[in-house]
Amino acid sequence: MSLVPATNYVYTPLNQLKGGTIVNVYGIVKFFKPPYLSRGTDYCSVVTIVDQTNVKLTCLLFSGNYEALPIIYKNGDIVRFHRLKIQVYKNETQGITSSGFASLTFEGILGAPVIPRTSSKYFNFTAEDQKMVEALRLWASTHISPSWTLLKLCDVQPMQYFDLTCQLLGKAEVDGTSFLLKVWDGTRTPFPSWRVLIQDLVLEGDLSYIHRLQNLAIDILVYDNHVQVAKSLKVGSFLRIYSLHTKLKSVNSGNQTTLSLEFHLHGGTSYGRGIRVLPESNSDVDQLKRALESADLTANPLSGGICQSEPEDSIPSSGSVSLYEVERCQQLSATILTDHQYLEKTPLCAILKQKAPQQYRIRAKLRSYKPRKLFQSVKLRCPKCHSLKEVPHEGSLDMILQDGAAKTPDIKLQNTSLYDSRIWTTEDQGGRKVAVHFVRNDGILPLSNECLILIEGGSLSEICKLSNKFHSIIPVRSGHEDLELLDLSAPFLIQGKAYHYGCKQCSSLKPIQNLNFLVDKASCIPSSVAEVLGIVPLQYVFVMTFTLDDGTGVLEAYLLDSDKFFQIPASEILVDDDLQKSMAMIMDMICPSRIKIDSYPWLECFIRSYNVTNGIEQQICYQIFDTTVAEDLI
DNA sequence: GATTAGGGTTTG
Repeated sequence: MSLVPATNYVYTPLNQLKGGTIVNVYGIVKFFKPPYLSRGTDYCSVVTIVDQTNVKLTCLLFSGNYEALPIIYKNGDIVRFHRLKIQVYKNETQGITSSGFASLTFEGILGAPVIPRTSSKYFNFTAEDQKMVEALRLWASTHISPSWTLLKLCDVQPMQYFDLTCQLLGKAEVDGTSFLLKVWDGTRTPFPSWRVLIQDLVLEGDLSYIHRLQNLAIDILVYDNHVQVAKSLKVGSFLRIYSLHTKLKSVNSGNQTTLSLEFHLHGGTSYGRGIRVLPESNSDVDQLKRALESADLTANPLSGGICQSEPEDSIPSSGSVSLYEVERCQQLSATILTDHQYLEKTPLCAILKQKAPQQYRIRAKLRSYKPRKLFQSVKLRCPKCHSLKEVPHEGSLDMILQDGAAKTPDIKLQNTSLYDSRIWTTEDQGGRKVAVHFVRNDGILPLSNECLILIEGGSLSEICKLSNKFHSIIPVRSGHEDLELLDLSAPFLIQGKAYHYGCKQCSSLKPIQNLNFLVDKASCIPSSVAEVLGIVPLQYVFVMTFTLDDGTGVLEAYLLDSDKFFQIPASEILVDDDLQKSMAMIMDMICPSRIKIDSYPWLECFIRSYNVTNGIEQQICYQIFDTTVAEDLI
């Protein structure tokens, strides 16, 4: 292979690069922009590589000759660069072509033959090179996850960016900034492709063949800088189109909604957008040819992407389900169902047309959610009357406790068979009196960490201090004949950092002496205290609104959850920094604000619809049930 | 001989 005198090339590991030097490097392609015409005089290709040192290097490669740039087909390919200049830009080391730059590219697949791709007539290739490639392949196989951007048309989903290997069937000018490519890969999209309107006779290609392929052919619009490239493509050639964008469009006509899938190659080169012609020798082209040959042209085309309107007696409409069935969901979901796995998925567009109440399994992305401040999502809910109440914050809680305990403790109510009492008089607060009643258990005072105390006249900060020491605290005041509970605006029980509240509407308070009925007055549990005191305890819940989007429609669903969805107890999150961090991390995972929605994870959810009326208008609302965040996210 | 671009999605 080598026709030049053997030169002993030295390859610098990527963690040992120094600015101002010219080096030879090997690396695995992590990212690349296929060569495109720059605004200057040259073609440009940006390539990021990584090697066994796990250090990345982004390289800016220029050449007046398209073929001279590395022939990279996919991430994971292995490249060898000779005479790469290392420089520092914005504090980052980068590589750039220098005079005499040359490259070889290899497949990155373990076990594949090591065949260099290059346009150079003469190049050096030795047994050492073979070893370098094999070592990089081995390292990549355990250190780099395979990229999943190469998809077949049958596997694409609405709202997605992917790379497509296909054959060009036809092309046509649309207008100055966009150009139409008709392509196929032998498989059928889950929704029929849109049809871009073009003037008659402008299409280059075999129109009758394209018609015969029906929905096996898709329409792609390419924009701006890609128009020139598209114009130059030859019908029949094999292409890889990088970062192709799908969008689902629904078109209403009468009472039927037709869904079709749009394909766009947007302008610019961000994220490696572009087109590359694949040679016949490419192994993916081999596979593609086989798929095209065996494509079933006689198969019944899908009946059309149709959501039937208002099927009142069935969930969901059979038309839409069969379509969605075709969509092969290969991506793992960030949430999973805890039940109802037998249900078929329903697209949101179908749900939005149906009457309530019904229940559905859906697959959607979390476009946005409210409230944005997660602590605001924590509420108190009555399990009996279902009313929701804000959690009193520190300031108002202090006021509630002070108001409730404005009365001086009544000496007649101290030291009973139930409790021993002690009184403290504050020195600098006008002689405010605080009474603490230590509740006996079987006539004996328990150890403080097991002891239930009743407190009269304590401030929030005093109660906080006592709650560190004593097991349970019940704020009380002196009544006519007995100690009594404060108004239920105040917590009826405090245990450590946990504040337990009761429902004002549903509770009917019973005398404090009923604490005698507690089986175990030491280490008492909230539900028992509530029961003997006639309190319906409020439950801490997360209340959030999720805006869900599956590409067919957008739907707002409520999440009302105590601990199942996030697997974080709502009752503890306000007093636990770590839990708050966990929840913020989960929300950031399922709705990452930094990136576009297409890259968000899918959520599998179970939702129920129900009717809400304000007396005049009826509205359908949706609530999420029986859904939980997948364990690998927690 | 310098420039190009310097990864991080359109809004059609």
